[in-house]
Amino acid sequence: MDNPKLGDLELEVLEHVWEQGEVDIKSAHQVLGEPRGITHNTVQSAFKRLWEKKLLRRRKEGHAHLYSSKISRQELTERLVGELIEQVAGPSPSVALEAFVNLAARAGEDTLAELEELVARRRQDRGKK
Amino acid sequence: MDNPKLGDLELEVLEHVWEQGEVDIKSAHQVLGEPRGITHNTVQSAFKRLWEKKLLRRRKEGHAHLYSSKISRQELTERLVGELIEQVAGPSPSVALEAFVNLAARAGEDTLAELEELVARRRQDRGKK
DNA sequence: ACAAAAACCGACCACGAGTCGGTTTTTGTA
DNA sequence: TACAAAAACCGACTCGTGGTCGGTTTTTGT
Repeated sequence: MDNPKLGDLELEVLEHVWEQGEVDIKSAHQVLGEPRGITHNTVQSAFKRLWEKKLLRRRKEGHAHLYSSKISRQELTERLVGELIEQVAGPSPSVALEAFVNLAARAGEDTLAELEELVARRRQDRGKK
Repeated sequence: MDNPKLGDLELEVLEHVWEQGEVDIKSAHQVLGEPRGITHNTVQSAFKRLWEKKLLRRRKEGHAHLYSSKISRQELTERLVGELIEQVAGPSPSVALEAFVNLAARAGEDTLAELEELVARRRQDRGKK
Protein backbone atom coordinates (compact mmCIF):
# COMPACT_ATOMS: atom_id res chain seq x y z
CA MET A 1 0.00 0.00 0.00
CA ASP A 2 2.94 2.24 0.41
CA ASN A 3 4.37 1.69 -3.00
CA PRO A 4 1.38 1.44 -5.22
CA LYS A 5 1.13 -0.98 -8.08
CA LEU A 6 -1.62 0.10 -10.39
CA GLY A 7 -3.82 -1.96 -12.63
CA ASP A 8 -5.37 -0.92 -15.90
CA LEU A 9 -8.70 0.06 -14.50
CA GLU A 10 -7.11 1.99 -11.70
CA LEU A 11 -5.00 3.91 -14.15
CA GLU A 12 -8.09 4.81 -16.13
CA VAL A 13 -9.80 5.98 -13.01
CA LEU A 14 -6.92 8.25 -12.14
CA GLU A 15 -6.86 9.54 -15.68
CA HIS A 16 -10.51 10.35 -15.43
CA VAL A 17 -10.14 12.10 -12.12
CA TRP A 18 -7.24 14.18 -13.39
CA GLU A 19 -9.40 15.35 -16.23
CA GLN A 20 -12.58 15.91 -14.32
CA GLY A 21 -11.34 17.24 -11.04
CA GLU A 22 -14.05 15.86 -8.81
CA VAL A 23 -16.23 12.96 -9.76
CA ASP A 24 -18.89 10.70 -8.36
CA ILE A 25 -19.10 7.00 -8.99
CA LYS A 26 -22.26 7.20 -11.00
CA SER A 27 -20.90 9.50 -13.66
CA ALA A 28 -17.58 7.75 -13.67
CA HIS A 29 -19.35 4.49 -14.26
CA GLN A 30 -21.09 5.95 -17.25
CA VAL A 31 -17.82 6.99 -18.78
CA LEU A 32 -15.53 4.17 -17.73
CA GLY A 33 -17.80 1.33 -16.84
CA GLU A 34 -20.46 1.19 -19.52
CA PRO A 35 -18.05 0.81 -22.43
CA ARG A 36 -16.27 -2.01 -20.65
CA GLY A 37 -19.48 -3.61 -19.63
CA ILE A 38 -18.57 -3.66 -15.96
CA THR A 39 -20.92 -2.88 -13.14
CA HIS A 40 -21.24 0.14 -10.95
CA ASN A 41 -19.84 -1.90 -8.09
CA THR A 42 -16.66 -2.74 -9.90
CA VAL A 43 -15.96 0.87 -10.62
CA GLN A 44 -16.65 1.69 -7.03
CA SER A 45 -14.18 -0.90 -5.88
CA ALA A 46 -11.48 0.63 -8.01
CA PHE A 47 -12.13 4.06 -6.56
CA LYS A 48 -12.07 2.67 -3.09
CA ARG A 49 -8.80 0.82 -3.62
CA LEU A 50 -7.26 4.00 -4.93
CA TRP A 51 -8.54 5.85 -1.92
CA GLU A 52 -7.11 3.22 0.41
CA LYS A 53 -3.80 3.64 -1.35
CA LYS A 54 -4.07 7.34 -0.61
CA LEU A 55 -4.03 8.34 -4.22
CA LEU A 56 -7.53 9.75 -4.07
CA ARG A 57 -9.26 12.00 -1.60
CA ARG A 58 -12.98 11.85 -1.03
CA ARG A 59 -15.72 13.76 0.68
CA LYS A 60 -19.41 13.24 1.22
CA GLU A 61 -21.78 15.31 -0.81
CA GLY A 62 -25.32 14.35 -0.10
CA HIS A 63 -25.10 10.61 0.21
CA ALA A 64 -22.53 10.06 -2.44
CA HIS A 65 -18.78 10.26 -2.27
CA LEU A 66 -17.00 12.76 -4.43
CA TYR A 67 -13.54 11.65 -5.32
CA SER A 68 -10.68 13.88 -6.34
CA SER A 69 -7.03 13.21 -6.86
CA LYS A 70 -4.67 13.63 -3.98
CA ILE A 71 -1.64 13.46 -6.18
CA SER A 72 -1.01 15.04 -9.55
CA ARG A 73 -0.03 13.19 -12.63
CA GLN A 74 3.32 14.88 -12.22
CA GLU A 75 3.86 13.59 -8.76
CA LEU A 76 2.69 10.09 -9.51
CA THR A 77 4.92 9.86 -12.54
CA GLU A 78 7.77 11.06 -10.41
CA ARG A 79 7.12 8.51 -7.70
CA LEU A 80 6.76 5.60 -10.03
CA VAL A 81 9.70 6.47 -12.23
CA GLY A 82 11.79 7.12 -9.15
CA GLU A 83 10.91 3.78 -7.67
CA LEU A 84 11.53 1.95 -10.88
CA ILE A 85 14.90 3.55 -11.35
CA GLU A 86 15.89 2.71 -7.84
CA GLN A 87 15.05 -0.91 -8.50
CA VAL A 88 16.59 -1.39 -11.86
CA ALA A 89 19.05 1.32 -12.74
CA GLY A 90 21.39 0.75 -9.85
CA PRO A 91 23.00 3.23 -7.50
CA SER A 92 24.85 5.37 -10.01
CA PRO A 93 22.58 7.86 -11.75
CA SER A 94 24.34 7.52 -15.09
CA VAL A 95 22.33 4.57 -16.29
CA ALA A 96 19.05 6.30 -15.63
CA LEU A 97 20.18 9.54 -17.18
CA GLU A 98 21.41 7.87 -20.30
CA ALA A 99 18.25 5.83 -20.60
CA PHE A 100 16.05 8.84 -20.27
CA VAL A 101 17.98 10.95 -22.73
CA ASN A 102 17.71 8.11 -25.19
CA LEU A 103 13.99 8.01 -24.69
CA ALA A 104 13.72 11.74 -25.18
CA ALA A 105 15.86 11.61 -28.28
CA ARG A 106 13.70 8.90 -29.73
CA ALA A 107 10.67 11.08 -29.14
CA GLY A 108 12.10 13.68 -31.44
CA GLU A 109 14.18 16.80 -31.79
CA ASP A 110 11.62 19.00 -30.11
CA THR A 111 11.44 16.87 -27.04
CA LEU A 112 15.18 16.93 -26.70
CA ALA A 113 15.13 20.69 -27.02
CA GLU A 114 12.45 20.96 -24.38
CA LEU A 115 14.49 18.83 -22.07
CA GLU A 116 17.53 21.01 -22.57
CA GLU A 117 15.46 24.06 -21.84
CA LEU A 118 14.12 22.56 -18.64
CA VAL A 119 17.50 21.53 -17.36
CA ALA A 120 19.03 24.89 -18.13
CA ARG A 121 16.31 26.73 -16.31
CA ARG A 122 16.58 24.45 -13.33
CA ARG A 123 20.30 24.93 -13.05
CA GLN A 124 19.81 28.66 -13.34
CA ASP A 125 17.44 28.73 -10.43
CA ARG A 126 19.86 26.67 -8.44
CA GLY A 127 22.64 29.20 -8.60
CA LYS A 128 20.50 32.04 -7.30
CA LYS A 129 18.15 31.78 -4.36
CA MET B 1 5.81 -12.18 -21.87
CA ASP B 2 6.28 -9.26 -24.15
CA ASN B 3 6.22 -6.60 -21.52
CA PRO B 4 8.04 -8.09 -18.62
CA LYS B 5 7.00 -7.54 -15.06
CA LEU B 6 9.83 -8.45 -12.78
CA GLY B 7 9.77 -9.74 -9.25
CA ASP B 8 12.37 -9.18 -6.59
CA LEU B 9 14.19 -12.42 -7.10
CA GLU B 10 14.22 -11.95 -10.83
CA LEU B 11 15.72 -8.50 -10.43
CA GLU B 12 18.45 -9.91 -8.22
CA VAL B 13 19.20 -12.56 -10.75
CA LEU B 14 19.58 -10.00 -13.50
CA GLU B 15 21.76 -7.91 -11.24
CA HIS B 16 23.96 -10.91 -10.62
CA VAL B 17 24.23 -11.76 -14.29
CA TRP B 18 25.11 -8.20 -15.19
CA GLU B 19 27.95 -8.32 -12.71
CA GLN B 20 29.20 -11.78 -13.50
CA GLY B 21 28.73 -11.99 -17.22
CA GLU B 22 28.04 -15.69 -17.48
CA VAL B 23 26.85 -17.81 -14.61
CA ASP B 24 25.65 -21.28 -13.83
CA ILE B 25 22.81 -22.05 -11.47
CA LYS B 26 24.97 -23.70 -8.89
CA SER B 27 27.17 -20.71 -8.24
CA ALA B 28 24.25 -18.34 -8.50
CA HIS B 29 22.45 -20.36 -5.88
CA GLN B 30 25.40 -20.02 -3.56
CA VAL B 31 25.35 -16.26 -3.88
CA LEU B 32 21.63 -15.55 -4.17
CA GLY B 33 19.94 -18.61 -2.78
CA GLU B 34 21.82 -19.57 0.35
CA PRO B 35 21.37 -16.24 2.10
CA ARG B 36 17.65 -16.32 1.39
CA GLY B 37 17.37 -19.91 2.38
CA ILE B 38 15.78 -20.93 -0.89
CA THR B 39 16.55 -24.07 -2.79
CA HIS B 40 18.55 -24.63 -5.90
CA ASN B 41 15.32 -25.35 -7.73
CA THR B 42 13.81 -22.01 -6.91
CA VAL B 43 16.78 -20.17 -8.26
CA GLN B 44 16.66 -22.29 -11.36
CA SER B 45 13.01 -21.40 -11.90
CA ALA B 46 13.82 -17.73 -11.75
CA PHE B 47 16.55 -18.11 -14.36
CA LYS B 48 14.24 -20.09 -16.56
CA ARG B 49 11.44 -17.55 -16.32
CA LEU B 50 13.88 -14.83 -17.26
CA TRP B 51 15.06 -16.90 -20.17
CA GLU B 52 11.49 -17.48 -21.31
CA LYS B 53 10.96 -13.74 -21.15
CA LYS B 54 13.96 -13.40 -23.43
CA LEU B 55 15.91 -11.37 -20.95
CA LEU B 56 18.57 -14.04 -20.59
CA ARG B 57 20.43 -16.12 -23.11
CA ARG B 58 21.74 -19.57 -22.28
CA ARG B 59 24.02 -22.23 -23.69
CA LYS B 60 24.99 -25.72 -22.66
CA GLU B 61 28.42 -26.21 -21.20
CA GLY B 62 28.93 -29.79 -20.15
CA HIS B 63 25.55 -30.66 -18.69
CA ALA B 64 24.82 -27.35 -17.13
CA HIS B 65 23.32 -24.23 -18.60
CA LEU B 66 25.34 -21.08 -18.61
CA TYR B 67 23.19 -18.01 -18.51
CA SER B 68 24.14 -14.56 -19.67
CA SER B 69 22.15 -11.39 -20.12
CA LYS B 70 20.57 -10.69 -23.44
CA ILE B 71 19.78 -7.14 -22.56
CA SER B 72 21.89 -4.58 -20.79
CA ARG B 73 20.88 -2.72 -17.69
CA GLN B 74 20.71 0.32 -19.95
CA GLU B 75 18.26 -1.25 -22.31
CA LEU B 76 16.10 -2.75 -19.64
CA THR B 77 15.88 0.53 -17.78
CA GLU B 78 14.95 2.19 -21.01
CA ARG B 79 12.24 -0.30 -21.79
CA LEU B 80 10.69 -0.22 -18.37
CA VAL B 81 10.83 3.52 -17.94
CA GLY B 82 9.47 3.96 -21.44
CA GLU B 83 6.57 1.65 -20.76
CA LEU B 84 5.79 3.26 -17.46
CA ILE B 85 5.80 6.72 -18.92
CA GLU B 86 3.54 5.66 -21.69
CA GLN B 87 1.09 4.33 -19.15
CA VAL B 88 1.09 7.12 -16.66
CA ALA B 89 2.56 10.31 -18.05
CA GLY B 90 0.12 10.74 -20.88
CA PRO B 91 0.73 11.59 -24.50
CA SER B 92 2.53 14.88 -24.09
CA PRO B 93 6.17 14.45 -23.14
CA SER B 94 6.18 17.44 -20.82
CA VAL B 95 5.00 15.58 -17.76
CA ALA B 96 7.66 12.95 -18.09
CA LEU B 97 10.37 15.48 -18.76
CA GLU B 98 9.44 17.59 -15.81
CA ALA B 99 9.23 14.57 -13.56
CA PHE B 100 12.60 13.33 -14.59
CA VAL B 101 14.31 16.67 -14.22
CA ASN B 102 12.85 16.91 -10.75
CA LEU B 103 14.24 13.52 -9.92
CA ALA B 104 17.65 14.49 -11.23
CA ALA B 105 17.58 17.75 -9.32
CA ARG B 106 16.73 15.93 -6.14
CA ALA B 107 19.70 13.67 -6.68
CA GLY B 108 21.99 16.64 -6.55
CA GLU B 109 23.79 19.35 -8.44
CA ASP B 110 26.23 16.96 -10.06
CA THR B 111 23.54 14.78 -11.46
CA LEU B 112 21.83 17.77 -12.98
CA ALA B 113 25.10 18.84 -14.51
CA GLU B 114 25.66 15.39 -15.92
CA LEU B 115 22.24 15.46 -17.45
CA GLU B 116 22.88 18.79 -19.09
CA GLU B 117 26.11 17.49 -20.48
CA LEU B 118 24.42 14.43 -21.91
CA VAL B 119 21.65 16.37 -23.56
CA ALA B 120 24.03 18.89 -25.04
CA ARG B 121 26.19 16.18 -26.54
CA ARG B 122 23.19 14.40 -27.94
CA ARG B 123 21.88 17.51 -29.63
CA GLN B 124 25.31 18.18 -31.04
CA ASP B 125 25.47 14.78 -32.65
CA ARG B 126 22.06 15.34 -34.09
CA GLY B 127 23.07 18.29 -36.18
CA LYS B 128 25.99 16.55 -37.80
CA LYS B 129 25.91 13.07 -39.25
C1' DA C 1 -40.89 6.37 8.90
C1' DC C 2 -39.73 4.77 4.58
C1' DA C 3 -37.94 4.03 -0.02
C1' DA C 4 -34.24 5.04 -2.99
C1' DA C 5 -29.45 5.68 -3.50
C1' DA C 6 -25.05 4.67 -2.39
C1' DA C 7 -21.49 2.43 0.33
C1' DC C 8 -19.71 -1.62 2.11
C1' DC C 9 -18.57 -6.53 2.69
C1' DG C 10 -17.39 -10.88 1.43
C1' DA C 11 -16.68 -14.11 -2.20
C1' DC C 12 -14.72 -15.66 -6.22
C1' DC C 13 -11.59 -15.73 -10.49
C1' DA C 14 -7.25 -14.81 -13.00
C1' DC C 15 -2.53 -14.15 -13.28
C1' DG C 16 2.11 -14.16 -12.12
C1' DA C 17 5.99 -14.68 -8.82
C1' DG C 18 7.97 -17.69 -5.56
C1' DT C 19 8.68 -22.15 -3.80
C1' DC C 20 9.74 -26.92 -3.81
C1' DG C 21 9.54 -32.23 -4.39
C1' DG C 22 9.88 -35.67 -7.47
C1' DT C 23 10.91 -37.37 -12.25
C1' DT C 24 13.37 -37.33 -16.49
C1' DT C 25 17.27 -36.27 -19.24
C1' DT C 26 22.04 -35.75 -19.98
C1' DT C 27 26.74 -37.03 -19.73
C1' DG C 28 31.30 -38.29 -18.00
C1' DT C 29 33.47 -42.37 -16.76
C1' DA C 30 34.37 -47.02 -15.03
C1' DT D 1 27.92 -49.77 -22.71
C1' DA D 2 25.81 -49.46 -18.41
C1' DC D 3 25.38 -46.57 -14.46
C1' DA D 4 25.40 -43.00 -11.06
C1' DA D 5 25.75 -38.20 -10.37
C1' DA D 6 24.37 -33.74 -11.91
C1' DA D 7 21.33 -30.84 -13.81
C1' DA D 8 17.04 -29.72 -16.15
C1' DC D 9 12.28 -30.08 -16.26
C1' DC D 10 7.48 -30.56 -14.75
C1' DG D 11 3.65 -30.12 -11.97
C1' DA D 12 1.64 -28.54 -7.82
C1' DC D 13 0.71 -25.35 -4.38
C1' DT D 14 0.85 -20.70 -1.91
C1' DC D 15 0.42 -15.87 -1.83
C1' DG D 16 -0.65 -11.23 -3.20
C1' DT D 17 -3.25 -8.14 -5.93
C1' DG D 18 -6.46 -6.49 -9.33
C1' DG D 19 -10.92 -7.21 -11.27
C1' DT D 20 -15.63 -8.56 -10.81
C1' DC D 21 -20.01 -8.87 -8.76
C1' DG D 22 -24.25 -10.04 -5.69
C1' DG D 23 -26.31 -9.16 -1.64
C1' DT D 24 -26.61 -6.46 2.75
C1' DT D 25 -26.22 -2.38 5.46
C1' DT D 26 -26.07 2.47 5.92
C1' DT D 27 -27.38 7.00 4.76
C1' DT D 28 -30.50 10.57 3.75
C1' DG D 29 -34.06 13.46 1.61
C1' DT D 30 -38.87 13.84 1.76
